[in-house]
Amino acid sequence: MATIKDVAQLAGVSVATVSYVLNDSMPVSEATRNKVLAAVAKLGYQPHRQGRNLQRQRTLTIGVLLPQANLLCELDLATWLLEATNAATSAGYSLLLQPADSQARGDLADGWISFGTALDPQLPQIWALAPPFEQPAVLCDAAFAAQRAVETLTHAGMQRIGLITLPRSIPGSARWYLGYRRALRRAGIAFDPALVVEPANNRFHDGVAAYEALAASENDYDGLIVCGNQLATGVVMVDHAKVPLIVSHSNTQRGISGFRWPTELWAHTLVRKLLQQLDGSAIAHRTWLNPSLVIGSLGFKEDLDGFNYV
Amino acid sequence: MATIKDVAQLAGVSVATVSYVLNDSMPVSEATRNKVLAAVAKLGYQPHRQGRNLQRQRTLTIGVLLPQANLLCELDLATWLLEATNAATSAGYSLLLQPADSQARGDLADGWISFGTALDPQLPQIWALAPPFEQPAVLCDAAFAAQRAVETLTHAGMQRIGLITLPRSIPGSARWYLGYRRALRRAGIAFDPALVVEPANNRFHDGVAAYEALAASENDYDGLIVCGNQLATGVVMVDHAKVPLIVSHSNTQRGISGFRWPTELWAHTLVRKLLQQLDGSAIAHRTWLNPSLVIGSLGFKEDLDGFNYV
DNA sequence: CTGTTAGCGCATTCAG
DNA sequence: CTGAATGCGCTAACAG
Repeated sequence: MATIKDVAQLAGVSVATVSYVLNDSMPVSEATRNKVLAAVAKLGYQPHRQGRNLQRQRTLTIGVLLPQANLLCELDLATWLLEATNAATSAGYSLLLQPADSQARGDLADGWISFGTALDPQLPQIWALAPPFEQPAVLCDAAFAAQRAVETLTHAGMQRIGLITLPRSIPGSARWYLGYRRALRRAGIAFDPALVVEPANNRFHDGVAAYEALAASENDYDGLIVCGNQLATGVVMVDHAKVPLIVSHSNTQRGISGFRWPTELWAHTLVRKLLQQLDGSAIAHRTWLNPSLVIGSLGFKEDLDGFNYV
Repeated sequence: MATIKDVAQLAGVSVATVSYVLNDSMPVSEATRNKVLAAVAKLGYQPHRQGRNLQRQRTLTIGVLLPQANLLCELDLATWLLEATNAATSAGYSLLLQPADSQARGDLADGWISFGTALDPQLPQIWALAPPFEQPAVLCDAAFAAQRAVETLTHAGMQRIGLITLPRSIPGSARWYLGYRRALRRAGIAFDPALVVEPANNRFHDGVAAYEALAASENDYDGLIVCGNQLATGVVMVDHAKVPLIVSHSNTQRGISGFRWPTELWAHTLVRKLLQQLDGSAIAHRTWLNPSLVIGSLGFKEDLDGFNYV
């Protein structure tokens, strides 16, 4: 590995001069600049990150706090990380992974972001270790999604709309419920608690059970909204012919109608904001993103215009 | 931030002594060791990674090469990364993300691993940049899975077994095909090319189309194997009542029978092997892992004992 | 404009 | 056993 000394020697200049041209930190005459550049090219020299960073007191690294595996059901961590990696890389930064409960995140990175959705019940604990509003926060409002979903059905003339969602004790789920109520109120439809089922977990068979509970009751409904991918998949599996509309939380694959969470935009925005903050720029700490509704080929799909069909 | 100097000063010893006790690199008297430890505790001192690493010429970092988003359909990157992070963290290392086509991966990390499945058609290109056998490789054999799947059906008395899989030009898919042929041969069943459908892509609707193509033909089959999550999901969606067995590639959720790829073990093994290699230990460069078959609640589920039902 | 030099925080010879 | 000195690779004053 060639060092800056080697370059300086070969170019017949001092190390400082090499540093100057490489960092544009001082005016350098065209002649010597060319000599330096030639030497750099010849040696294939690349500045040693460790040395440079030690001197600059920076790591050129962004730390990512990762929650535990079983919580990653709603959001696509893969896509999120890929986009975050791209955003960081194009700015000369790298992403460094660390478990959310990690102790040693002192000088590992210049800044930290955390992956998490409001549906993640453990997020409060994670945020206790790394408060969200000391770092830039990008949020996606489930209330908006729920409201949008209900409106889609009411605009199509439906009146009795069922809701299958996780318990309201989970923050993100609470907002889903909120949007549902709000849309009903605005449409002048009375709220009927019997139409709401709240399974404890977001698993395939929880969806099946919830659907069957609703179907077995005397309550007839003409529209149905399901919050949670696994739940929605379960419902579709049991019998999608009867279900006017399934709205999954984020996954729009498999023909299920659902909201597409702007995962890439989210990751990108988060990284950009952190970088701006590191640059010393003032930033808005909270940024809200909106999910978009995509109507799938399964279940309800009539009387809808202006939507993308999967 | 306290430095080693501060510790030395407070303990009334030299910086070298502090280094000795912190790294156990030299014998130190019990008395002075205690003084040092006390000072460390009092100041909450933690060695500065950058400085230490510069001196030691190491980064305590493992680089991870990430393929592009659209290729991540078969394997759970999230789970994989989480487990890799845990394995690395518990050894004092961190994971550093980098796009697979990244140029600058010189001194960023002590070693590199890459996420990828043999089904990934772009893997050869990725590996061209970071040849797999210069880094430790952990592989999962699809041929084993295919063979196991076919045997499960033949043992239940089936004779005409259909196969829906990706084109053989994709390495991982080729091995799937291989295992299928091998199992048939061993069972003394003649191979019938009409029972094999090879859609070009692993998407939901490709599965639907492939299934319909097979169903429309004159070929009747009593068992069916599908390679690929999205394909399998599509097949189930169309009509799972007729399908004796769906074997997905890796995903066993949603009631579909399938192979569980040992994702966590994989990630863990890969990281451990790299760390051993960095330690200078001789390691076997290729490690084979086997997937395990899980029978789902959908489709074929009779005459099977000793399996875990989802 | 360019060279000399002093650290960034740490580990490690080499004398004592 | 301990301490002073050296340097890992680089940047940034400070002189010239």
